[in-house]
Amino acid sequence: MRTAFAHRNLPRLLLQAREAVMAHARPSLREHALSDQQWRVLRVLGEHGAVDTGRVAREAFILGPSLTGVLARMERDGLIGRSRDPQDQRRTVVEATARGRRLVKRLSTRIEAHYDWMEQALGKTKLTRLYTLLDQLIALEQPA
Amino acid sequence: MRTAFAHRNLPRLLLQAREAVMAHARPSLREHALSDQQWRVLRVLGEHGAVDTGRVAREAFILGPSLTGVLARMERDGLIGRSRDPQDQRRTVVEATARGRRLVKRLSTRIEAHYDWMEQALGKTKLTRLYTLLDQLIALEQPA
DNA sequence: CGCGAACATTTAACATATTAAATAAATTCC
DNA sequence: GGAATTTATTTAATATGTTAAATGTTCGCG
Repeated sequence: MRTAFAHRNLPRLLLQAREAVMAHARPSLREHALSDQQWRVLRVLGEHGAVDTGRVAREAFILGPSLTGVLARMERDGLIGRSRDPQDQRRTVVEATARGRRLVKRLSTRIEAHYDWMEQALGKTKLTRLYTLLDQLIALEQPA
Repeated sequence: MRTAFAHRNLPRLLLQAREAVMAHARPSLREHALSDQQWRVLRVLGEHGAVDTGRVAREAFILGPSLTGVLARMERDGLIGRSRDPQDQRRTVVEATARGRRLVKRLSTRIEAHYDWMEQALGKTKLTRLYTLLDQLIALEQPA
């Protein structure tokens, strides 16, 4: 049959680009036994300190049900602690342990170095332009 | 602690952009009970006809072990057929059934319309520029 | 010819994604 | 003040992602 597609496969292209970028960071993460998702969570905690899981889910781009398991394993591995928000008992508040904070600090240095390298290799202008285009693409769909 | 990150979170941005684009296509896929991955497989089969699973994996960007399950469910649902390559008994050859081909045809029309809409909304120039930047980003890491 | 390296795919074990439904606490409204 | 509604998170069921190991085939080379 051989149906022809006139356009590039944009979702695939975005997926591939993401993999290409992560390919650099992953060895550092795995060195410390962190999954992609665990790193995303730690990064959020590094930026904001103690955060309720709803916000973690939004900022780390992980759906609630997935996050439940991710946090359980991170608590098991001594990376985070969980507690109830006294103001609103529905909310669970997450915080990085000392070990978790050490990891964020150590890894963020490497990650930042990777960005510096990308700015060199691709050019700061192009990278900025890419951010802008992606923002616009996202804005197209979500008027929020 | 509040560690500061100097740069945008590129992997997250790419993930978010992908979700934004897929948000448009997904309702059409779900209408026909297709998962994202099943659609990617069908699209490959629509472009190339009968293909061995290795090529499907590369082009649909699905790892081998995941693909095994995806194909099993697609066969169960009458979307594809599988057979051994007589030339090389290690290979499994996949082909869309009549029903599968009908779905590709029907859905590809809608998907193409979505691209046309994006070209309108974002501008054909910007979209092309985005493709180019993503290609360059991908090329950075994979000299292959 | 036969054996071991290289290849294509699958199995196994665990982590994450996705959707719907359940649970539990806070809020609204009468 | 209490029932109904909303909100935050978890549970359940199934699909996919990820890594290592197993299986079955082909190929290269002595």
